[in-house]
Amino acid sequence: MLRKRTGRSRPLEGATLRTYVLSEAFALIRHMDERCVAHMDMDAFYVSVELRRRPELRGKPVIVAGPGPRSVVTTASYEARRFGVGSAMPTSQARRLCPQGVFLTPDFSYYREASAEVMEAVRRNVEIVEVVGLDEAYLDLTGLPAPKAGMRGLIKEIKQRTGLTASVGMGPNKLVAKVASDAEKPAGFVVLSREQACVRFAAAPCRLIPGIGGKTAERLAVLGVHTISELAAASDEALQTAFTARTAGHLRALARFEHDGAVSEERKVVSESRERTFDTDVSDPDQLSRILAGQVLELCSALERQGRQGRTIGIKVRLDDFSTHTRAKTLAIPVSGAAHVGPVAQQLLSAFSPPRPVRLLGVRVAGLTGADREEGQQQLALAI
DNA sequence: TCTGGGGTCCTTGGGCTG
DNA sequence: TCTGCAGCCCAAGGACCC
Repeated sequence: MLRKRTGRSRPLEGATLRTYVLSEAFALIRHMDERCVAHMDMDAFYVSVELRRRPELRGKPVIVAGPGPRSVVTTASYEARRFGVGSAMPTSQARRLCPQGVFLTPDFSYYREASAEVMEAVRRNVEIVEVVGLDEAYLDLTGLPAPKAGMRGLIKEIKQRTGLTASVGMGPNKLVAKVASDAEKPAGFVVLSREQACVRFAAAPCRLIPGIGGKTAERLAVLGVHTISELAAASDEALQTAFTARTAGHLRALARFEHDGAVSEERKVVSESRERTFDTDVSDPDQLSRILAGQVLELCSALERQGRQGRTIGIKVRLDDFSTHTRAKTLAIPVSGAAHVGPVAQQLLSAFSPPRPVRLLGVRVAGLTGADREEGQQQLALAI
């Protein structure tokens, strides 16, 4: 459907053939010249997957959230969103806002299976696909003859095969495609040039752009920059009072929807970690040490299964005042076994000696080398 | 009021080295 | 031998994303 065209079944002759060949060649050159990127974003993915096996919940406010007292909402159905429930919101707050909501505990292995079904359909149709997390992918459609029709067909096929809907954004780069896919959810289909994106989102807050979060938006607001058009028009002098020259240029380019990042099939994993937030804070050093030992075992067995090793061993400690502290040590040679990682992690923890009760403890191995990892590649940040 | 887990990338500052 | 400097690596924290 979205494969590059290779030939034609009905032969043409003479002048008709020449005209046809020329027009096709020019069209192809135009297509090859203009990048065409699609961003496909599954609608309320975890909830939608749950509704496949629990159709009786359709139309109800369904919230997928962790079970613990300190958990957060992973996904909320559009019905639940009307009550103000959203992703990353504490579950306790979601319960207050939507007491009649149906709360489900996340089942990630089931979501991974559903994601694999969707991505398999995508890969069958498109050569260059960059999967981001379980529910998103960028598709490079440059040079394809009818990308819009092809994408519509692909979304229809996914709906037929999996029962799941997706929103699509298309544009000349990943940034335009990403913002466009979010513009008309659910089941949106938005195609924009870079210039059209600038116009359409001119009055939108800077936070709409991926890469500009709350903190950056706050710093921009101090400069009097609130909207995307204001950021696009901001001077170097103004931006450089709050950001480095490099960041200032980067932010303005984002606001102008300029982005030349390639759709990349390969995402290198550079670190892996295990961390846990406790239901109640832990102060006992021996208990912390035992928990850390368990995390080390879990992490190291995963690394060894993947044939990966890392040089930098780190711990992460979040105290009861929500301050987060990291400590790390880089070794001369990469390691992966618990016999090597464990003592270093324990040493870092004992040297830090948490001054207050601990809310979260984690261990991390970074600077990974070794076999590329396929399994478990779940939530990777958007590399824009 | 309450704020997960698992990631990436950037910035800043210090130490080392030629 | 001392000093200044550039470049690199490392550590820590922060911002951001799904």
